[in-house]
Amino acid sequence: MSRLLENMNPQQQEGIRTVDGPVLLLAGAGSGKTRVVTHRIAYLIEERGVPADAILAVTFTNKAAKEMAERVDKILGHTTLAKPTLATFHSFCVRVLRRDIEALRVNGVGLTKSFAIYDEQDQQAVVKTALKRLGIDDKSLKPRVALGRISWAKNHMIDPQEYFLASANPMEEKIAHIFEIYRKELAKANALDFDDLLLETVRLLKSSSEVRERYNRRYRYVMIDEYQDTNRPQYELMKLLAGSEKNVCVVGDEDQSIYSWRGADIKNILDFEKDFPNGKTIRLEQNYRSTQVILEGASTVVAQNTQRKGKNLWTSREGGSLIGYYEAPDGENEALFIADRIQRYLREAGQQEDEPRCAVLYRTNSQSRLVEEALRRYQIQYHMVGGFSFYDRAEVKDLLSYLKLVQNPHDSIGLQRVVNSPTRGIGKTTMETLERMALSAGLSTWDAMARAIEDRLLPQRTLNALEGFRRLIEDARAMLGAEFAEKLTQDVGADAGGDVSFDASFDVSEFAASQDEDAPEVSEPAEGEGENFDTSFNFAFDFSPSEEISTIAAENARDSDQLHGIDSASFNPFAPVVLKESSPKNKTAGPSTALRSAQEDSPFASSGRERPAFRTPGGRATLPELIKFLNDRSGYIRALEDEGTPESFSRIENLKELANAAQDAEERGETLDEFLDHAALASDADQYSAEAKVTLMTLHAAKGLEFPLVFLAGMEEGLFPNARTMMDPSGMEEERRLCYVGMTRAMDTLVMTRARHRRRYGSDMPEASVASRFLEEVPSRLVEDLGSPPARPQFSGDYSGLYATPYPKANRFGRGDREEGERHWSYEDEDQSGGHGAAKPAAGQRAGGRSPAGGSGSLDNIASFFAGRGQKSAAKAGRPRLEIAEPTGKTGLQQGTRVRHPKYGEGTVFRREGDGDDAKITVQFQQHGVKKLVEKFAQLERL
DNA sequence: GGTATTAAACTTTTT
DNA sequence: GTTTAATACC
Repeated sequence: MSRLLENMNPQQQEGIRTVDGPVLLLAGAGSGKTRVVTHRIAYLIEERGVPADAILAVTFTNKAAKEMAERVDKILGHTTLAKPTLATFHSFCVRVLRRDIEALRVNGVGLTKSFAIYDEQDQQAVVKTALKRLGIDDKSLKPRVALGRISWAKNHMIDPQEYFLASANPMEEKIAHIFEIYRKELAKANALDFDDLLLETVRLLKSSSEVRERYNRRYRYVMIDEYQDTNRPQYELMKLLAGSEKNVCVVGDEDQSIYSWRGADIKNILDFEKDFPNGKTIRLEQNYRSTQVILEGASTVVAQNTQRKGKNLWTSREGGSLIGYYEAPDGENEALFIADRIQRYLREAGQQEDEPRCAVLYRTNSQSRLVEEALRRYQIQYHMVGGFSFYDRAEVKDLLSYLKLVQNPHDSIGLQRVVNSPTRGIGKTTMETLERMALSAGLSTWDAMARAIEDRLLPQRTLNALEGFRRLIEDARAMLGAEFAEKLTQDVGADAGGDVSFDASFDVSEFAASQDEDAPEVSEPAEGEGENFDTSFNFAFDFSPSEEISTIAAENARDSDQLHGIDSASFNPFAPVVLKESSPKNKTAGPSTALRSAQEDSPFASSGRERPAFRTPGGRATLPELIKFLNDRSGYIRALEDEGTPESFSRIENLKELANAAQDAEERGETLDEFLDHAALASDADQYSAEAKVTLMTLHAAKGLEFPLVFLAGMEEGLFPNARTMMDPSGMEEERRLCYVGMTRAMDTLVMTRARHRRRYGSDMPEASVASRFLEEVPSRLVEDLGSPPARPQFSGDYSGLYATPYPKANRFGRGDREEGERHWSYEDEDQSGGHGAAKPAAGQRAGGRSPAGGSGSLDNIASFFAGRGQKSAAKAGRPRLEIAEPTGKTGLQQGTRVRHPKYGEGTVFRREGDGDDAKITVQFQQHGVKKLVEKFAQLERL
């Protein structure tokens, strides 16, 4: 038996061995799916003698692709030079398009290789201009909504015409118009959005048999991961790539389909057998990840769904600790409970010298804040994936926009973004004029700008500003021309010549100094601030803007070749990898370039493009040089320095970081295109690092991962399941699948939590919540109560009014008693058997017991925790509650009392209004000035 | 044309 | 609680 089949169960073996013809691998959660896929790839290469680069595996995240590549590499023992192509749908498509998109050009019209990729912000900006042009109010039709519809249409492969014909009301007709304008604007800007990347690739492969056959010849074995999440374009792409041999293997689990909002069609997987009648279906039903308790709990939940093939997952990991459930009085408490649990877990794991890993999963990113604060309070290191990515920061996007303009100046959105940042006297009025020109003449903004300058259509002052900006971009473009360095050397001095050790990480202070003393690096104009006009750097080509829109593209094509030094006509993307090194201009390429060819995983990047790792004399500028040039010449850094605030300093730091990233990219031999593509497609989920002990992320981001300990926070109706999905049954089912995904991430321990009251938008008024229906769907015998402490500090035991009454009115849930409230931060004292009113001192040390469910109460169902649901009596809970006295209302925080706030530090009570729960106090803080706080929530500590 | 202060809207999930 | 948009003012 092949070593690749060792330690595999029969189904897994079959999955690995069945390589010819269509295969559907139905892989339940934790069934070793990745293991099968990676071994299958290795099997193809090792046992079947398939050339590695004839294999294509497509995943949804870069992270998954990377991990898969590493694992395949490991299995094969690094023996092969050629690698299979492992990519995401989007990155694969980008590479195809960067190579072949011009095959779609007709009569010189169409996109060019230097197309820009528009992210959601860019998309929104386009939609906004469309709305404005149609005279539609932003409020009557939200850009978001319109964009959502457009994206929906694209994902269902409906074009504006079809959308218009199918529209049933004026609103949809409007959207069809917006859609049409949107599309034209993107075409004019030589740009594609994320959806287009897929659509255009499909269109390309459909329309050009030459291109399609080339890829079919190349990729004889195709694998698609997470098949349940494919949408229509991805599905078509799969079929096109499958070619006539149809050696396609799709892997998925209908119970983990959680992307229908992005157009994913669960039917793709449900109908696989119809699509490929001679296909083979293999089921992996043994779960190797979770304990029986967890698996059973998750399975029971997802079994409520109707849209599924149904499966019978089982595990040999019998028993296991029960699923924990904790009901917190509020979001803060919930977060602190989790932090406390994590601390305990890390401590215990440390004693056993285990490798602790745990995750806190939530439905929405906004939930992360509370958990973060709690973890910081506990001084627990954590890693958060999602939220704002590095590439989303304003300053980073600005600089990237500059780079994108260098790549493709017709990118009107990018131009709009940076044309006046830093301010250089090109304001709203000017831009509106240019936009009008562009619209009437069918030009891109860039071309309109050129014409305005040429024909002197604006006041001289404005023209000077525009000219300065245009020259900035043109000069940067010129830097990528082959003759640049000589000119630079002449103009600037020897410094910029063959300097191998270019320092990408400019130091701020150093830079500031160099501005004043050393004269010109490739930097700031020597002249004054007012006119950003710099004659000493005028080494641009004479770049005459085109008159006709149809020529924009042609010009782009020329530029593209200029920039990359490729002869597109004779270019062969599948040329052998080694050839690349023989490019005569590439003599001085550093070792990293050679290394790279061996590591290259795709046929695209490794093809005959020259890519010097370091600057060659007479060659073009490097990526870091370009960035430095833009940083300096644009005055961006200077403007930030002048600001002199801590924020601006951190922005400069971020720009340094970007320069470092560019340096790394340069050393990897990436081109500008590749660098920008990477930035555009870098996703949040990719940030996940397996080394992190504590990871925070959304449920969506957690797909495909596993952790010994998992927390599912915010199990509340409206939050999870999310209110927006609860309308239609299929949305509800998707939420349930999401819950299933979350639960099955857990290997050993799963804890679900909920807050009885939660603040939305940080308003003063927390809203009462209703327990998530998913909680009730978990069999109660699998659940262990981890306590549900009363609202701070104590709770009367009567749940009945809890769900019917808004929090602030329900005074009996708490008195704003500070001294009592201190216990709030510690949970170790919570009594396991209910935790209600356990008024013990904070120093308790009761470890989280493993008491069976029976011990913690005669719960028929987890639902009995929420006996107050509906208008039912609390007595149903059958749990004794302590009677708590009414709040006294006074805390002793009178005027003049010294207090400490967790965030604002020390201060003095200035004023006090109201009593009890309503009490508001005004505090003068030493550092943060005067704040008005609701005493009850302010977490004030008396000094 | 640029900047500061204030008001409003806002939260699903992501390549 | 956070970010974006609008307005007033220079």
